[in-house]
Amino acid sequence: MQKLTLKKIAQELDVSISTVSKALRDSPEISDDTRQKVKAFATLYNYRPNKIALSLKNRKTKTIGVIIPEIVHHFFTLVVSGIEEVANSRGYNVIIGLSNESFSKEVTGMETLANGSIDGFIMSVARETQLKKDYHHLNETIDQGMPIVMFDRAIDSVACDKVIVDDVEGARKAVAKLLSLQCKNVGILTTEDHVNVGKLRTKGYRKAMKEANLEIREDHILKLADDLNREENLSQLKEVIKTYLMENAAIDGLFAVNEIYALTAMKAAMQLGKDIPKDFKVIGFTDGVLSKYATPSLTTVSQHGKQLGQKAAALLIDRLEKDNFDPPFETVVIETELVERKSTS
Amino acid sequence: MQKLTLKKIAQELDVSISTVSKALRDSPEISDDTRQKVKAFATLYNYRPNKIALSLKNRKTKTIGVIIPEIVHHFFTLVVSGIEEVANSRGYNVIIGLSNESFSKEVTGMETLANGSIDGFIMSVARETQLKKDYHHLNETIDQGMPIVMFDRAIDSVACDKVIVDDVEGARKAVAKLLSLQCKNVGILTTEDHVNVGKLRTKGYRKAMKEANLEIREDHILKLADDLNREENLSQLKEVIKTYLMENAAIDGLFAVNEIYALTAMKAAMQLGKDIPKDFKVIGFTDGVLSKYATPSLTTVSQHGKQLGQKAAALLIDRLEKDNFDPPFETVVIETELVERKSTS
DNA sequence: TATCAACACGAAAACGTTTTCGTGACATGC
DNA sequence: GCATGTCACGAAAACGTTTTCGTGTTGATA
Repeated sequence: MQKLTLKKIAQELDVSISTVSKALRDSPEISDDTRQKVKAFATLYNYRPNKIALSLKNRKTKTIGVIIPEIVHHFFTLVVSGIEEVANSRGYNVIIGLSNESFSKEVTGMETLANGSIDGFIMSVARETQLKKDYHHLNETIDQGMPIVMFDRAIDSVACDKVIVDDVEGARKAVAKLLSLQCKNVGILTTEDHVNVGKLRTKGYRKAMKEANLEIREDHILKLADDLNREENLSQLKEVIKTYLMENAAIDGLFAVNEIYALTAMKAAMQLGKDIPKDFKVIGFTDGVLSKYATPSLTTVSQHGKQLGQKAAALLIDRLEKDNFDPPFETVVIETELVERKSTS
Repeated sequence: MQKLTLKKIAQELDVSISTVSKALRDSPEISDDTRQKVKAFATLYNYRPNKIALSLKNRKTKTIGVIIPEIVHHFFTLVVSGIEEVANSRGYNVIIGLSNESFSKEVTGMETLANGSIDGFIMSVARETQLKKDYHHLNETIDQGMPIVMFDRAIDSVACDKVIVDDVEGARKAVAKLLSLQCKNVGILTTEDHVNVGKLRTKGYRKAMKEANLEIREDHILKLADDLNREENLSQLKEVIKTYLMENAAIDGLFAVNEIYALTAMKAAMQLGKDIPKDFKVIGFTDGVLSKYATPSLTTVSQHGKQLGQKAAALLIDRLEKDNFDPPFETVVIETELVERKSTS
């Protein structure tokens, strides 16, 4: 049983293709008689218009392309689920491309989608792209009239809508919380400076300290090397953190820029005999699944990934459905939220 | 700068559309002169054929649809990453539909994709679909000539390729492991019977016990209600498990059919003063991210989600690229692997 | 010089829609 | 009886490709 088309219906009913099309779309040009005849036939055999043909005709696909660095990652899946939700409710499909943090995969991935398959992009750039600072592929697709919405890892110099997390403020709130809980010495576990979010969250740490009129001790700021993030180096990561905690024994509050750092720090601290949260409090960033199930459960700064995705999709679709793509670009900031758990109370 | 088409190139170079098309595809009909002229122009202005037009012409889209129950789920993201990897390497794109475990979303989601947008499906059915046992939408799409590959939650009565995890054997191996570690009383935390994987893994438990000539004590089998899985009921889940552990104090080995049950059981056991792994050993199922970072880290049965996705994509694309969709259907079983961590040693 | 390949290209159909513009039949108005 | 209008429908173009089938020009051959 092959797909039913307008042409086949027309042949079957001995009318023209145009008549069938119009009848199905309730055109007043068609008599009630024929209209009903056509509609009955169509429903009986379950006619569905071919989407590809429609896309070609209308020059829009009702599909949005999502490019993310990886999918095995809780934050990105939350964003995707938010995107999918509003996209679906507004009649759009979602097509996914993974860059695997690689610049060239990002470029080719976008190229294969930009040739008619989709109407616009929602994306978070690969780490390698951030390092190279090469954004020609973004600017080119925008020049071709295809709108982009960037999220999380947004690039200032690219002219498009953006949805970002307020990393600085989220970090500031976390550190302020630790201070309000009477922590006397608050440290931070962060990344090397070239990782944008690490830099921003460190900025938030400094801000909170400054607001509390506390001296910022550079030896309380531990910048962890990239390669320690890899799974096989987990035990090494723990040792580095443990050393840090021993050398800075006064630290009684710790802010970590991601879940892994926070959990590893908790393990290290417990091995050093510290009692969490009594004499050592920890807050992480990213409301991942680990925080909830850690022992003790971890207080974190939630980024509201799902709302972020919803907002990004809404921005893109709004722009797609304007007859004019030009209105000024927006940058929406998603508020973070401190989710308190056992590691601080 | 709008998209370049064959027609525009033709106008610009004052030749016909066919000539341009042939030149670009290195047809011998075209003289070297014109061919080079056309190609130079095309590369200069970065011509890319419109994919939608090609799809319409060729009646294939080089896109595969993936329908999964949810995306904020480690196992499914692993599968998707595997699918994406081989799909991409073979020139296919991936479009994602989420059913959110809902039957009707699954049906409409498949319908919107089946009308020309994709060449075939890879899917895992929604829980509600399993309950209703209504598979008409699957059979209909297969009847229309669109191939489906089912994974993980596969349905016997649907005639298509399948890639499944050997739940029974995985569970059997896990329980056998506990027994070999000298556990005298091994219990199981499982789901209600209507959850297929729960049923299968329980079967594996029974099998292992039988093979060891041990009596199966029904009170050692705890079937946890569905609604305890929800996040807000986490503490309730822990209490239920704690009660079970108190009533069955002899249990020194526990197999849990998922990560959450396993982690929660570990927490409960520790609160009851048990030492893991010395006097209480735990093994979970699903190689999620939680297991690695739990304290103590959790031994689990890995399902190799990524390989599963790769295999599913390979099966689908192989079938799509045969000129004949009919060859007999395959059911591939992905071997599980016991990943040993601290909760058993 | 008439015939015939070979060559290099163009016209047109096809994929499945939607939409504009005709057009023939019939009824109405004077 | 003639102009005009309405009704109900069909032809054709368009979206951007690929491909089949002409066809006009050239050069060689008999």
